[in-house]
Amino acid sequence: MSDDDRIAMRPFTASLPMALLQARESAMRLFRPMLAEHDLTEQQWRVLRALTSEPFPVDAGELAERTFLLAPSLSRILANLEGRSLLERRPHPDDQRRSLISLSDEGRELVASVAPKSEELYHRIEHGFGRERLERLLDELHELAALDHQVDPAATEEAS
Amino acid sequence: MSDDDRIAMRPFTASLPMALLQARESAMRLFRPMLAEHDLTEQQWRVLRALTSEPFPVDAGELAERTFLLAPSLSRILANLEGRSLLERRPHPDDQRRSLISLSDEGRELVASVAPKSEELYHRIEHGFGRERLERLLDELHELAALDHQVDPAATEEAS
DNA sequence: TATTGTTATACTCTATAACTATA
DNA sequence: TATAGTTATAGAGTATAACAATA
Repeated sequence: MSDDDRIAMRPFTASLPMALLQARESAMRLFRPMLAEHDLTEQQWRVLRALTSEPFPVDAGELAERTFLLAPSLSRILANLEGRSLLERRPHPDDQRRSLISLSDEGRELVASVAPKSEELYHRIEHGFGRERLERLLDELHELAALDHQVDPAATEEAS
Repeated sequence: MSDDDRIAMRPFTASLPMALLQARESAMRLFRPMLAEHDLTEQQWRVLRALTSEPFPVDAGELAERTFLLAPSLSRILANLEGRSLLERRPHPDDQRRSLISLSDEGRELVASVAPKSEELYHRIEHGFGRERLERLLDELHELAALDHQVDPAATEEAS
């Protein structure tokens, strides 16, 4: 292969999406066994977890945004979790198309039972990486994610 | 709900896995249309991308590690990409169970044709976030991922 | 016997579109 | 007419186990 065949592109290891995936993968490897013990997928856990955050109860649209799940995926997950009595839905007072979703007592108990172990794993990461350093990293990640809105995705369609 | 019902857990927004997912999601939203134009899934692109990195050619096991794909997933992806003539397999000289995988000319052309747009999107992120700041973030992510090996996953099994 | 890679199987998520009920 | 949410459908990845070929 001649030098001209080399592709003008940053190394695979310097790719931001890969670095994010890799970091997430290594973090999730820690958390996954914990979720498996309770027969929860990552996405199901994300939904339960999101329901512990203010404000609640929330409608499905809000929940989809918080969890980065598409509406159809979320619909099925909600049906599953409701079938396991982990969450409740009640009609929205102002709009009969929506319902307001919240954890059931059982769901809250489940999350509460997982919380200590989750925190323990978290402390382990903090211990290895540094607490303040981790906080700074989280801040940077949030700012990076927020950037998204400034960059116009439509502009990428024809940019070639 | 009484105060006692509150769950002792960091806020959803302060969760490291969520922050990583969110950041990745916002980055991928930029890159996805580009991949869709070439009928590539994220995972297929990851494989092609990994094959541009030294050293190559590689066997399937090495490729699975680089791309964070499980062997069965990778098998199907390799079959797909080989069917589209984007990569080639030749027998491993020392071990007939393995094969050595590399991009075909066509595959290299495809990656090369995508590269400029990919770099452009990358520059857009650098512009919005800061080049050196992004480099620091990448370093931190790599160190976080490397931590994984220090933390004993087996210890999580019984930690309750 | 152990290892590499593929195939089998069941489940879940993704993604788009069609549909229902309500606004 | 537009919106919120569900259902339909096709495609793909995840995960575990079983398997074939080779070491």
